[in-house]
Amino acid sequence: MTELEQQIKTYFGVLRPEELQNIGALFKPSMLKKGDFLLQEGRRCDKMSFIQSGLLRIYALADGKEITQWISTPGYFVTDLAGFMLESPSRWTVQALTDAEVFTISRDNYKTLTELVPRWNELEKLFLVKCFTIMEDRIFSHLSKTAEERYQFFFDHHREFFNQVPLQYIASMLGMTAETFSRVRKKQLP
Amino acid sequence: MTELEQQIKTYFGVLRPEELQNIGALFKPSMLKKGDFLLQEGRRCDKMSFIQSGLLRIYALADGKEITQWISTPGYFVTDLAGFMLESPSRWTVQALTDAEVFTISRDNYKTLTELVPRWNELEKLFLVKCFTIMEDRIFSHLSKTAEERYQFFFDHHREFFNQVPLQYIASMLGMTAETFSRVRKKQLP
DNA sequence: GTGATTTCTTGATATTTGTCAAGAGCGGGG
DNA sequence: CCCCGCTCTTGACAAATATCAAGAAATCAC
Repeated sequence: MTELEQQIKTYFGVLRPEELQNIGALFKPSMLKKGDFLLQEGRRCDKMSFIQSGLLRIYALADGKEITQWISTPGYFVTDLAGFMLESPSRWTVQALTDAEVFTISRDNYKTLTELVPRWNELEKLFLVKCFTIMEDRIFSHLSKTAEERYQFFFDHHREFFNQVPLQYIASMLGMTAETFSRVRKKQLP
Repeated sequence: MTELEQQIKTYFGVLRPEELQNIGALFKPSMLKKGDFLLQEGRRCDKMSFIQSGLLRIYALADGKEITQWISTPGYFVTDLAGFMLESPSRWTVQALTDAEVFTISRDNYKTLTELVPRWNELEKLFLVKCFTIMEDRIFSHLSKTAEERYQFFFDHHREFFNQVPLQYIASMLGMTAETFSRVRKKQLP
């Protein structure tokens, strides 16, 4: 079992060995150098990538500023879901924050998953529902929490980010400036 | 073709008449009085409802305050997606803001849709991707826009809400207080 | 190592938004 | 028709957050 297969297994739960192998074969490995772009806002988005190692930042421009929407870490998929699934232009730019190793599946190959893995539709559905739910929670946190509370919550649940990612990007994805982030952080440290 | 069938057709695009009829038969009509609850936070969520008429508010408590997550209008579905799809407790309370008429499908009936409508999986997927995308946009608006800009955007795209819905709920779902909403609104009116 | 970049922190200040309190408007029930 | 409850607005003020500018700290290339 390759590493990718292991990861996919972790991700989608129980899969038979031959299913895993079939899925794994549809992904192509590639290396990204720090700063490389995996996706660019406005361009086509024909692929989805599984992150084996490295960190990728998802962002878009608003009023000339880069707004970080999320930072993707190993073990997760990254794409513009709407672009990939609906063949619309990508709304996000995805750039490597570090050197990274990804496994990429094309839209065409993705479409064959249903044939290879009978319960793919079910797995995909659970995946989408999970994605949606995470977004619901994030919105709710913006409706009900202060910057400080959002910081605290994120810190409690994603402490691993803090050593690896430039803090300014975390600030942006939590909806505050780097300065506010720094002050909130200082208050919370001791 | 019943009204529900018409609506479902609008919603999911081209469907054959017999498919439509099959789908329609799975939904049960019911009437809600203003103030009635369709769903309650923490309880089971075994159903999804299509809104024929009326307005429903989706909210949850945070620090004792009701945070309005969304207001659902005729032509759309309402449920706690995670609760319905994953059989987890509902995270939202759904209450009728006006008398309302809904068509409700149970989880069990929902599961039979795949048999009745061959391309249901495809339609469901598009539905979920759309939901996800809307959420992405909403988050981005919180990361990149001021309260005033969020108001303006919402006003431009959902003017119909403003005559029908208590403004305090719109304020909450845009992530501001009723007072701020009122001031922003005044500034924008002339 | 050392200098050059980039990132992070800090301070001063401005702006935005929230809170509290009061009053105005409005609609429904008797 | 009038009162009551609910919603919306307004004002005064407080708190949170942003902005701008500068310096400190960390990181990177050589």
